[in-house]
Amino acid sequence: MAAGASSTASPLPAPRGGGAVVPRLPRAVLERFSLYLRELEALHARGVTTVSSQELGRTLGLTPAQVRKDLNAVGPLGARGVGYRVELVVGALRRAIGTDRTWTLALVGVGHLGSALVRHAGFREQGFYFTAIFDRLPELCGRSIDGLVVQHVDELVPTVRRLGIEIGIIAVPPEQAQPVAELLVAAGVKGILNFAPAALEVPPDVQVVNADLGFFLEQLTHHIVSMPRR
Amino acid sequence: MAAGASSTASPLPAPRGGGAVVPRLPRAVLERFSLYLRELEALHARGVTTVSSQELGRTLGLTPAQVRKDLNAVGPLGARGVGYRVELVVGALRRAIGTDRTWTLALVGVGHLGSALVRHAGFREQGFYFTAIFDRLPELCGRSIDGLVVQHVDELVPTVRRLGIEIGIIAVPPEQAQPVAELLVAAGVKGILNFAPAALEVPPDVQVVNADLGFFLEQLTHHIVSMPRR
DNA sequence: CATTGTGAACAGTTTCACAGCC
DNA sequence: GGCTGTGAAACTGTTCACAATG
Repeated sequence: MAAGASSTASPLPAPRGGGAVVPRLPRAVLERFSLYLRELEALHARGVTTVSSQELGRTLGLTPAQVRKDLNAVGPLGARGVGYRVELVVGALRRAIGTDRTWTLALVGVGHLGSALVRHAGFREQGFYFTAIFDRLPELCGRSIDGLVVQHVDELVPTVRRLGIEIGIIAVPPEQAQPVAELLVAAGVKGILNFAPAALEVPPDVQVVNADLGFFLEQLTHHIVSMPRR
Repeated sequence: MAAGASSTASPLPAPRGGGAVVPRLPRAVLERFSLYLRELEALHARGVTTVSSQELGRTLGLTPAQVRKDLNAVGPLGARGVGYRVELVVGALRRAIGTDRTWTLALVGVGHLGSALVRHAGFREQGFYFTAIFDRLPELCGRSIDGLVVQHVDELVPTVRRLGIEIGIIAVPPEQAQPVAELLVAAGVKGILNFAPAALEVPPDVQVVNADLGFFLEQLTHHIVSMPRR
């Protein structure tokens, strides 16, 4: 699925130059925007052109009122008595999220997780392109993964800067996460996706999203041990 | 780091039989609990025995008041004028999160991401043990990854049931996520960690946590394009 | 006397109900 | 008639200020 999967329907409006400043969304709304986008892209691929807040809410487990409030946050997109035009909403959501354009990625840390991320096809389909990959170990440098040659981290700053890469992905052991983050910041990235279980300190104009895998399992075990029913 | 890293200090209190019902925590609090736990474990490993809400808040980027309110949610753990005893709080957080015991995992989908997860050492250190792994492709079955033999999904239900596995991890393409979820439910798992970009429908007594990787990049791009500064 | 625990004020989020429009 | 957009109400989570206390 995701952006790449087309079938009966015509392709979605081509990504335009993306650059307009969009208003910051509340965290809770942003999380649901990803859900909406995913589902609407699937509907579009199936040739569906229109959907109501009720239908959309039912398949995603949300109330119709919430769907309407959420979508309304990026402007009045719906038609009363009719519903929402799928194509229109997909475009508006992409603009709000920032995926109405493509992005280039630098990976640091070519371990098990790092290599899996580079090979993960879903990223490309969503418009995210790995453009340079780095590791500290000399024996990994020169090897090629999915068409990209692993470079030594010593080359990170000049390479990332030269290629204008905007997003760095950290997949190194926790002790090395902070120094790597500082290299990425020095190289001028605008955002960092951090898979290491470590709290990064970066300047306020660099955005960080943490995706520590252990954290998801902890969420799950809490839900399990705190369940009322069973 | 995580639970396994010991150094100067004595090991933390051994996991006890875990089974008491704990009160459900608000999502936001639970997220911060993982942060606190990580940081407190690191402090313990460095031999620190006591910490104030101010120090803890500073290193994690939170206000002291928030730290106190959060920790107080599992009972009065601190000593006025002194601070919090690291060891005591680690124990209380683990009980609240559910990681005061070990858990067994079943992986479904031995692609790039799936194999990386199985080999990810951090899970074991946190008390999460892969116990069975499955794939649909016959050519993968019989191969062994990190000491575990890949079984065919047809054997999922009896195997997971026989081994009493409580958590299933889905790392298959999105179209197959729902059928796999249904197998895991039939096999009696209590929770599912879902890496596929698909909204799963499961009975209310089965917990689901979604960890779609594309979603994190979308969060990041929104933060970048909606930045006030720069 | 430094530091927690906590009620009360504040901010953010979700739900509700219905007016407005196609 | 069906469905969106939206103010107001209800709820949840965060910040503040200070009394309580080891």
